[in-house]
Amino acid sequence: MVQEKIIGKGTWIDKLASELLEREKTLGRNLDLIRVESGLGASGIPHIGSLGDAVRAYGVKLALENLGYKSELIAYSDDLDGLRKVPEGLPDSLQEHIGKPVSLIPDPYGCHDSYGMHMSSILLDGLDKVGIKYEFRRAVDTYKQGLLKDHIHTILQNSVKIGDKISELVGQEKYQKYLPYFPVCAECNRLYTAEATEYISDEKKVKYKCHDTEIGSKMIKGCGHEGEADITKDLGKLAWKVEFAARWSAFDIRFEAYGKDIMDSVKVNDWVSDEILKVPHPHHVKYEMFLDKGGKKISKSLGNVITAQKWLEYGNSKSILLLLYKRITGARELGFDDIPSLMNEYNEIEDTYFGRIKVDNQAKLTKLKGLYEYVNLLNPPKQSSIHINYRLLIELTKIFKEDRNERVMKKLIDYGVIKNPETEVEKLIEIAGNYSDEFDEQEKIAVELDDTSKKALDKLVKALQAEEEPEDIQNTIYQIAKANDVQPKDFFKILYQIILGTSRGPKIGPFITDIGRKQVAKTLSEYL
RNA sequence: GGGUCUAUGGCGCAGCCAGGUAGCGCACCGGACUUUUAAUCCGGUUGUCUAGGGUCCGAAUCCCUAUAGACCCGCCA
Repeated sequence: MVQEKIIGKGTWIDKLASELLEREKTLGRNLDLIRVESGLGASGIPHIGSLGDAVRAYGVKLALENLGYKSELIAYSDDLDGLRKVPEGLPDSLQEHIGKPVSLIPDPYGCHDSYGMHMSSILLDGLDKVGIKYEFRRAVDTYKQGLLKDHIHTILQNSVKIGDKISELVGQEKYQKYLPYFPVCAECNRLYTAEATEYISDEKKVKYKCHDTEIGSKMIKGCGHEGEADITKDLGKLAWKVEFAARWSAFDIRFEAYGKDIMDSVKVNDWVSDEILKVPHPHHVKYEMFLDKGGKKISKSLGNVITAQKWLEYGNSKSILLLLYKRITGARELGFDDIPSLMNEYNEIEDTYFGRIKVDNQAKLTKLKGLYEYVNLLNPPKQSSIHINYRLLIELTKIFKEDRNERVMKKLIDYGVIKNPETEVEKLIEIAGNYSDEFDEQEKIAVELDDTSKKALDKLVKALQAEEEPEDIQNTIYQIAKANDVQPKDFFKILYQIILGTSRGPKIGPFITDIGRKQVAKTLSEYL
């Protein structure tokens, strides 16, 4: 095998950082501070995909630092975007604000300065919770401070060339007719309805007319106002097709990942950056969108949104970081039911990191260890955490709903999984409990019972219902099976199927005592 | 119309992005232990790694073509 030099920690993140550095060196740009960017949507409830964009960008920042460069992550909220439709579950009163920049819409929950800030805060909170550090920027401030005015000017001067190029690159003809700039209408405060047709270069003003426009399948009424907007003073924004380029240039961004849904926009922006603004575009990596289990795009209206906050109720932050750092390629169908295996997988890579699991392929070992370090944001713990199979925890929390913490802890000690009650484990019990309460609803499954089994089951129900506690339930079950010509093995299986919905389970005697024998008798009797 | 991704034992998937013996979970089957029970241990099948070509000493992995499915774009941000 050709020995490849391992870059950084050996993961795709390191490879990406190294490609970025190679490119920057070729371009000969200053590398004193390498900025990476992540755009945060501010129009809807931010889901795990939005979080992933920032988390991965942060990973690149870490990789760059690890390779000896200074770097920072800019988290940029697109809060000058207009509200296109009211997301599912939000007050209908927002309807009147459709078309307005989200930073100019009041926060329906009243806790932030605007609707847009409310949404961004949810994402920022998610980032804080998983330990991602960032510099926060807002579109509304960026425009108000005039940070993009020179770029806007250059872009508008070249609007014909850009319009043609957009049409050529992505087949969108709109900008051959209109300027790629949306003023906020001075009369009605709306974006998009005000279509700009002419740029007066000397005065740095665009002429616009506010008229009806279609967003999605909805018509938005324009107010008919005709006016001129000063791009240096009045509020307005560049169209997405050219806006990134202006922003990259203004903030000196060297890297930004993007989802495949905005691939076309990135393509155009790269060209605008290189050819119009004459600033080399940032290095990119494209990622697939997270899809739900049916392969559908995650969208608010379908109600399949996975937010960081929701995820953290059922899994820890390591499980999110593992999900996002383990790989970037490939379409992913994602659901909360991926949490248990990610929780377990973290334990596995931790064991690998601490040498308790042997991996013979050196490159793979390096990569796994590297992944572990990234999941710990390149600050891995000195010692391993306590490992408990997450599915076991879910099973146990499913069984114990009252005094859950104590009783599950006791079981874990009985099973020899842990020696003493630990606070670290309490947290796990709590989130596993949330998971089982929410998702692992016990379904009544069809269990095939022949007559002999039924007879045996009936005997067992009677035994369990008896006033005095049978001395040894385990033995009782065994005896009943034998006395009724049922294979004990099969009988146990039936019991597990009824009680747990699986064909196996914990030792059943003590288990029945744990749940409550009368309760079990009741459940079993439903199958007679 | 343009683009991206996916295709691996019965099922679900990992491995692919830095090529080096095809793996995991579940299911199933057989065996060890006559009360074994989140059981444990041992063994197991026929995986043409979707098809065809290419590069290479070597390809599930890289390149090209094809087929099927999914998604994105062609409103807008």
